[in-house]
Amino acid sequence: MAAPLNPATAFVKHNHQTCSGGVMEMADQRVRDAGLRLTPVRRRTLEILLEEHRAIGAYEVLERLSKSGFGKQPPVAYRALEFLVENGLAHRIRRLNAFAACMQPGQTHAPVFFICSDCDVVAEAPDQGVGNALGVAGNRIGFEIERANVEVLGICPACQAGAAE
Amino acid sequence: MAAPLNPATAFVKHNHQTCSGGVMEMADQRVRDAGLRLTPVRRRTLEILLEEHRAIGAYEVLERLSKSGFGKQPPVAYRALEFLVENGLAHRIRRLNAFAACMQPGQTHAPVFFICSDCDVVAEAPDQGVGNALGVAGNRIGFEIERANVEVLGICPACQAGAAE
DNA sequence: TTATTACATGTTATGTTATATCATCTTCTT
DNA sequence: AAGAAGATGATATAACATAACATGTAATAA
Repeated sequence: MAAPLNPATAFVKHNHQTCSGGVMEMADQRVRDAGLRLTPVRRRTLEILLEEHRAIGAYEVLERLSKSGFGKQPPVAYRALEFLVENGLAHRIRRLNAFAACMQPGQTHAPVFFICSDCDVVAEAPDQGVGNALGVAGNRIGFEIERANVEVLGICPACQAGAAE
Repeated sequence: MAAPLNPATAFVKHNHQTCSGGVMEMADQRVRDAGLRLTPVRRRTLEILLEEHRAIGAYEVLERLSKSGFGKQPPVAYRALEFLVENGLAHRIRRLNAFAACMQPGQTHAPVFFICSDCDVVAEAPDQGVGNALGVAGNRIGFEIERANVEVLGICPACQAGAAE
């Protein structure tokens, strides 16, 4: 069974082997259920994103992909990333022009991204409250929401502690 | 006195002359109060953003600036835009790689941007609820929020009405 | 099986967005 | 009037992203 996932695991010390392994399992299952194909490039791309709790730029992904024997041209990375994003296995972090693995694949969620400006770690916190508030705000002005992107910049717990030393 | 500003004015029929004029007045005052310099390029840049309730790309701004007799090189536009953003007179809409005038300069606010995917109009709605929800979510994980960026994609009231015809 | 179709991968080429750096000029301060 | 800080302009280049086409692979139907 997949490892249990707390909100904002990224900011908490954890066994990352287990963490990323669990996400990969969930991704596999999601892909199977949806009849999609997690081809070698796509799988490797997801692995790369899962290596750290950071958002990774397309060209950095590309570099690592080509080292793994895949193509060297930008579309190789962009296509794999697009596939992952469209199918809920990764997110695009616009502020950083970069991509991060989805840590709750398969769950419907309105993710909020917390980005530490100190250590660059990105945590995804599913949050009902924010989604609800957005719905209310949208209703008030008659706006029909398709999707929302919430990116929060600040200092993560670890860096707050570190800075205080 | 400046025109009164409703949330999401952008989606409502209004006298845009009065609307943009009012914002410019507020901007002038804000700049005066803060001891900043709204130089000709900067002022013209803000005017350009105020012409429509859309987000405008840096290179489109640049083109119009050069037609107005200012420099033709990217940094001309990027610097003016950066100034406006840093001083709360404009916002960067990351999903669109573009910039929009701030419609409530001077007010402290946690803006939510509603972007119509049909007509591209961008409305800025100050919203307490979303800000509060974000604060709560941040607290829960011990994240110290510096600033948040909330961009909502969907269909504006006018386009909903239009599509129904 | 093989023909057909859909999808995936790879390449070339190019488009779009953004910034570093240096020279010149203006404005403010002393 | 001199010096410091800030603004503008140009050159050059970096970083991010996509269009278009050729080739290959997998699934499906004849």
